[in-house]
Amino acid sequence: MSHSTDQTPERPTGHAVPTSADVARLAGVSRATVSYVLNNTSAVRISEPTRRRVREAAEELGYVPHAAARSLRAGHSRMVLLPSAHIPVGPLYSQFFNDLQWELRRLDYTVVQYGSVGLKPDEAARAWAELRPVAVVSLGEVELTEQAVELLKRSGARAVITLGTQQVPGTHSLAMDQGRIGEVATAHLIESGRRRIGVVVPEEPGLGMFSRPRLEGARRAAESAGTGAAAGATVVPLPLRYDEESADELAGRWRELGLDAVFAYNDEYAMLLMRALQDAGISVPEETAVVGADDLLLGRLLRPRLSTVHIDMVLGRELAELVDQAVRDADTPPRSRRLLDSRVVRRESS
Amino acid sequence: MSHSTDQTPERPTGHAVPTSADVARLAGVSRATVSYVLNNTSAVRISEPTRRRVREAAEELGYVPHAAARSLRAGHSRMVLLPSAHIPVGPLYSQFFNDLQWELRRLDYTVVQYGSVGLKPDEAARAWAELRPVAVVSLGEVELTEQAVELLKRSGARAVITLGTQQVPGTHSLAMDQGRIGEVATAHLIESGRRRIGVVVPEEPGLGMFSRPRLEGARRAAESAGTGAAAGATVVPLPLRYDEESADELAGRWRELGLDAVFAYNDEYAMLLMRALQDAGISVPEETAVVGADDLLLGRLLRPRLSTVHIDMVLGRELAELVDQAVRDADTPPRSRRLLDSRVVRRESS
DNA sequence: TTGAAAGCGCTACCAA
DNA sequence: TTGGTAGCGCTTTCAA
Repeated sequence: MSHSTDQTPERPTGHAVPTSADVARLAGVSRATVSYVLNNTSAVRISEPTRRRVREAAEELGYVPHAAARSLRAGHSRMVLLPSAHIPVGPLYSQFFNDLQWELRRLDYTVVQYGSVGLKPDEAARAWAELRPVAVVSLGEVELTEQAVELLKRSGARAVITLGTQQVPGTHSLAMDQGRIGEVATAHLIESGRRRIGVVVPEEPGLGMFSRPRLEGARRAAESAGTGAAAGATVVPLPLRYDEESADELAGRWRELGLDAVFAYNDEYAMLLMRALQDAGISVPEETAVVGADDLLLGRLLRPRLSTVHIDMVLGRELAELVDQAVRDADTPPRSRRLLDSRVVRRESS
Repeated sequence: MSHSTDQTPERPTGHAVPTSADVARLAGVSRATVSYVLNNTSAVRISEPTRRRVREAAEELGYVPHAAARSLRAGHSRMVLLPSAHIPVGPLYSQFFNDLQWELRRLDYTVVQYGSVGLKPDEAARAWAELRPVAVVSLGEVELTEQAVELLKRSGARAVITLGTQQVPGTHSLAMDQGRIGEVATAHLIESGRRRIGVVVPEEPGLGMFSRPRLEGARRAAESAGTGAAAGATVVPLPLRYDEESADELAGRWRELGLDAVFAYNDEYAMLLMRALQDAGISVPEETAVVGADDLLLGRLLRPRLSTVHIDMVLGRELAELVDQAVRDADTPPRSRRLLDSRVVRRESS
């Protein structure tokens, strides 16, 4: 059954997946030669006719090398694993993600996203480790514990890179510095003379890794303002779900809160809240200033036009090179780099 | 170097990745026994003390099985590959994607997204084939040619499933029926008495797989209306970039176009265009009705509130089961199923 | 210039 | 109940 029956030596439509041995047989050479030819091994010279025969045989059989077998033999792979959890994120992030994958592929890595939603950190790490990736790059969607990192390294990962704020030992931790976003937004509001500043904290699960640092950043801005001429700024966290009901409820008790400004986490929450405020008779920006983040096109369509924080994402290329470097020299000291910069785009809502 | 030096027989922090042989050695059993225990092989009975020793040894070493070795030995993997190209898509899609991954994992598949942006169809197929996935599920981000499918099948993929409109031979093609979206939107506009209907076609690359069928659907609706009492509806494609300039330009020549309604591809394009129309002095819905799609929350915040097409995405679960079935029985006839249904949500802009 | 063969980590068959 | 071992597909050293 598993031996060829000699009835039909070549069954192009047969169900067996062609191996390099099949190619060798068809080309009338050894498996070694096939390997040399197909990998352009420079250490060895193969005659041109042989090369052609091998290539034609491979082509004819539709031969595709078996990545698992190859990396098993090699003792390592060039797979970079990106845990993904599909949190709702903007086009910015999406673009960055794309770039990163593209650049990593240029550097000859196989990039694979591993959907890890709903997995506990060590379950996830174990699942990743089974694939023996040479590097894991977590953009922060998934929590990475110290044990998880340890496990990955023990399974041969030469670099574990985090972009979240979490500073995990053994990780190359690149600060994406979400906090900076809250900081510039709040500083801007304070400069404009606002003092009681609400900060929207989405209640949606999975957004905590973004919202927490943004809130912290806002607090930092308020504190540092306290030492200057513009003293006494306070920050009030405002839990909010992404639906009209929640926004209306919040707007309904707005006057009790006594806020004169709000940083709304991002443009979408900002748009939602701004509408609710306006419907509740609170004028923007006179009574309350509103600032979002992400600089979405849609924010410009509102009246008043939404002020926002524009985020300059790092080039995927930079990160890709950093990954490559970390892989090549696993013991390089974790160089922390700032991966995004933020600036306020003041429009009409603040 | 590669042999153990007998100096430190057990280096827990050593750089070598522990194998099942290491576990066996530490537990004082054979590799076979390790395999039996760790896989709960039911065909074989192992004494409880042995089991415990093995498990403890594995735990102590931080042993994680090597997926490549396993699937090489098994002759097949349970990897489902989802080509991803990160086109900007809504929360709906995102949710669906998440569900699908979750459900597939419940069925014991390893789900992996392979970022294939910028790859030509056969390059992509080759790259996927190297991983020897048992199934490939393309949600339509990447074009799948007949040769690509052929190659995948020859490399052992037991199911290739497409959700796009492309009907590729050898594929289990599930109609996501984007056309239906354009159809219901246009039918709604015609019923409301509109006759000259613009259909926005985004100029952004990569959206063609969505926009083309939507336009076709709109045309179908117009044609079928032509036979009834409400005859003479026409459809006019409107290329549009997702930026204010392009929208203003289009709005500027709106009156020349003589349109009394527009289906704007989705809610984001609809919001962009509606704002431009209003700024150009064209009243919505009186002079021109506007309908989007996706039923985004933000559309409800506009004035007038945006009419839209609500899309009921199929459960990821259904698709996951279909994948599983296709894998179990690769020769099952390609059952085409409707994977989404659409209905108009009429608000104020139409 | 080409071939034979070892061995990567794992599982499953067969023997003890 | 446990161990020995073949072999999955591939690359690479060593010989011829």
